[in-house]
Amino acid sequence: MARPRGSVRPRERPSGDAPRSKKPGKDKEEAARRSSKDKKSKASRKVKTLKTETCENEMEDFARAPGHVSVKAETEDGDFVAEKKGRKRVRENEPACSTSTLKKRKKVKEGEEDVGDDGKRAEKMQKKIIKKPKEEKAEQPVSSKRKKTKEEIEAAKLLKMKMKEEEEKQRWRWWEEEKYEDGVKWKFLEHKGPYFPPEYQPLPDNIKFYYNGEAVKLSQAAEEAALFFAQMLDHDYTTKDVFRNNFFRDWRKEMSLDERMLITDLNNCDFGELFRMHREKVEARRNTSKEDKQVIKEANQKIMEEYGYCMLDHHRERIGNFKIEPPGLFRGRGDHPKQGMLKKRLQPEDIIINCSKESQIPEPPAGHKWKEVRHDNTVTWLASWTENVQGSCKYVMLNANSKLKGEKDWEKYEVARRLKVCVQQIRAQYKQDLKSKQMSIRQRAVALYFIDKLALRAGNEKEEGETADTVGCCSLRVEHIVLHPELDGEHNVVEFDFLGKDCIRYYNKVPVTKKVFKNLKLFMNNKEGGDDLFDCLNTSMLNKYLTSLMPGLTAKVFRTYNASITLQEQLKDLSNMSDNQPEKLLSYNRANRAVAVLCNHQRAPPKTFEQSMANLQAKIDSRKEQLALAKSELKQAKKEVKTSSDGKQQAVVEKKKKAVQRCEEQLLRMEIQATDREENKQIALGTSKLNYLDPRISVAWCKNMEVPLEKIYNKTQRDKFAWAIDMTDLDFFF
DNA sequence: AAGTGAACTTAGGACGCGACCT
DNA sequence: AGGTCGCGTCCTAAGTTCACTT
Repeated sequence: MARPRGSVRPRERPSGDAPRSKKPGKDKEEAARRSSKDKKSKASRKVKTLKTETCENEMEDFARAPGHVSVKAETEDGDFVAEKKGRKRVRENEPACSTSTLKKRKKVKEGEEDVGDDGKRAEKMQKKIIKKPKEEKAEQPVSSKRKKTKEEIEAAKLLKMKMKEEEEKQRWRWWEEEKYEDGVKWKFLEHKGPYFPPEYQPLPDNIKFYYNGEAVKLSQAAEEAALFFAQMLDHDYTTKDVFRNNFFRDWRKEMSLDERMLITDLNNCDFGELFRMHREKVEARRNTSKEDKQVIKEANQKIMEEYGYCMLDHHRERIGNFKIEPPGLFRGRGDHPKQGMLKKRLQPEDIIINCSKESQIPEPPAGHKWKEVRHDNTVTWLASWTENVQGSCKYVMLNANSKLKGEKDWEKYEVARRLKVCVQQIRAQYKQDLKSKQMSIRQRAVALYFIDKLALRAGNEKEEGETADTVGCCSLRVEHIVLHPELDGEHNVVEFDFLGKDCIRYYNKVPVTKKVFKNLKLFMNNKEGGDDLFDCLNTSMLNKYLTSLMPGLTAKVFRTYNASITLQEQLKDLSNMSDNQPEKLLSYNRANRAVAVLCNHQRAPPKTFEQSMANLQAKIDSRKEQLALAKSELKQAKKEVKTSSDGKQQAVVEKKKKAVQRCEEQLLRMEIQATDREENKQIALGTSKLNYLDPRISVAWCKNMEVPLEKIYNKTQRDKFAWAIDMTDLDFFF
């Protein structure tokens, strides 16, 4: 086990630190630094020889795998439970916040010793509730403002309903139609082509760029690039060497010969006036009057009307990204080797148009031509171009609420449901394969175990130096895991620490089976930190194998499957029909959160998080005082009823009772909100909701729980999932 | 069977706006 | 009336997968 441990991973985090937070940047950078350390050994890793070694003699016999393992059994020994571990993980890693806020928050959670125990909490909450409000709106205090516009509100409501109905009538119910033959995506496609950003406006004469203290009038191309840089001056990208060097190199390419001769050092450049002009423009935009804003809005609307839609098989469909990406400086994520490079302005000559032959072919802007017009109905894009920084293709495609996207989405979940019926067999198989004599099969088994249990991404190989150094399952390197035979009372713990997609850190400590642990030891034998953990495996081999087990099965299907099944199970466990609506929604969010944790969907904690938490706490405190007051008033009123036999007094008691009740409900709702927000600090729910959770699970849950769907899905999401909303009954089961 | 490119999904951050509060 | 805050939308980068080529 020769691992240059100390040299490769100089970690050991103070316990209060936030290992999973990505914002502090330090973690990210540290991890990036760490992983870029053995660049040399990484060079060797690119040349991957996929020989099939035998490992017969290297490994002692493993205990027999259980022949057939049910999901339930797995759950019992904690193997496939995402929720508990995941949540705990996040909590453990919560950054230290000031003790006072901590104390305050403790108060919110009064009476809940174990925050992780949802069942108990739900029970307690339930006890606290006096009565469930029937109609949320009805119990709102009637303010004078409300009274005034009551009729108007009614009218607006009615109008809304009508619009909704109208929209519903217009909706293309494509899911009720027959599918096209294989490969054909449309029969007719017509659109206006993409919308180009406005031309560059040269600087006014009073705004100057200075080199070595002297004003220099730049050529238009060089000036535009200079402005891109100046606009980012308040960002710390512009202080990074990689960014500056990339920018300067590309900028010089835009310069005239004379300019290139003169401007040889970025440090001698003074963008001050350009920067100030930019700041003023931003300021002016912020101060635009309401009327002007309205004008701009209407202009945008018009552009949207004209370019934002297409006709696809007789139906008007929204386009997702009809605007051509404006030029600027490339901002990759994380430690991107290409950050700062110039993203060029696209011309119609760069754009390929795709549409029906017999359609009205879009006109290129005056004086221009398209690169090409083609009529390929086996693809879904309307326009495409090659982007100059990475050299990859980009596309104009339809909005998520379109038939083309919806159908694909639906299909994705159907594939995941098919996995459900054979997942147990697949699991049993990869458990067997952990003992295979062939190294490649063993590695495949361990990789699959990770992908299934931890919802890791496949992990394609990436070209070094082209992108930030991030990995997925198959591209994990030895330096990304640490094996602990024993850790915190658990055996065979694997500690993961690597940067995944978008340079989001994945940090997790997971107990694994003995066989997996031993295999990992074997894989790491005689390797250095920068070497591939799975040197006999890649994603295409893995996916090839998976497809042979079930048509359509690839690594990412496991993510979809495990996400959706987790949601379904969590919803079943957490929610009760007897809960009131806020509680039900909290349960839903928690189920959603379990999935987000499983899939490692993180977000930067909102900048104003601490403040807004404190504000909410203050509101809760004042509400508590109000409640106490209301209670004592009620008591007083009750007393008076007894002494005086006045009928009026009874009414007063009733009134006070109602006040107390209302106070309690409001307090409860706020407390739930606080809990929800706190738990959500670093977790992004949107990604899983939009991409991994079969919407039919949520629709069925809403129907069963009698929760309005609007509480779960906003308008955009309801549009995207229209197919699911329409077809799902109460008894849907993923 | 490795390499490459096309096509499509998944991802987090920036930003603006409107709801809500003071 | 003015300020705050959270949500929704936009933006585009960064993945996965598959087909094709050599």
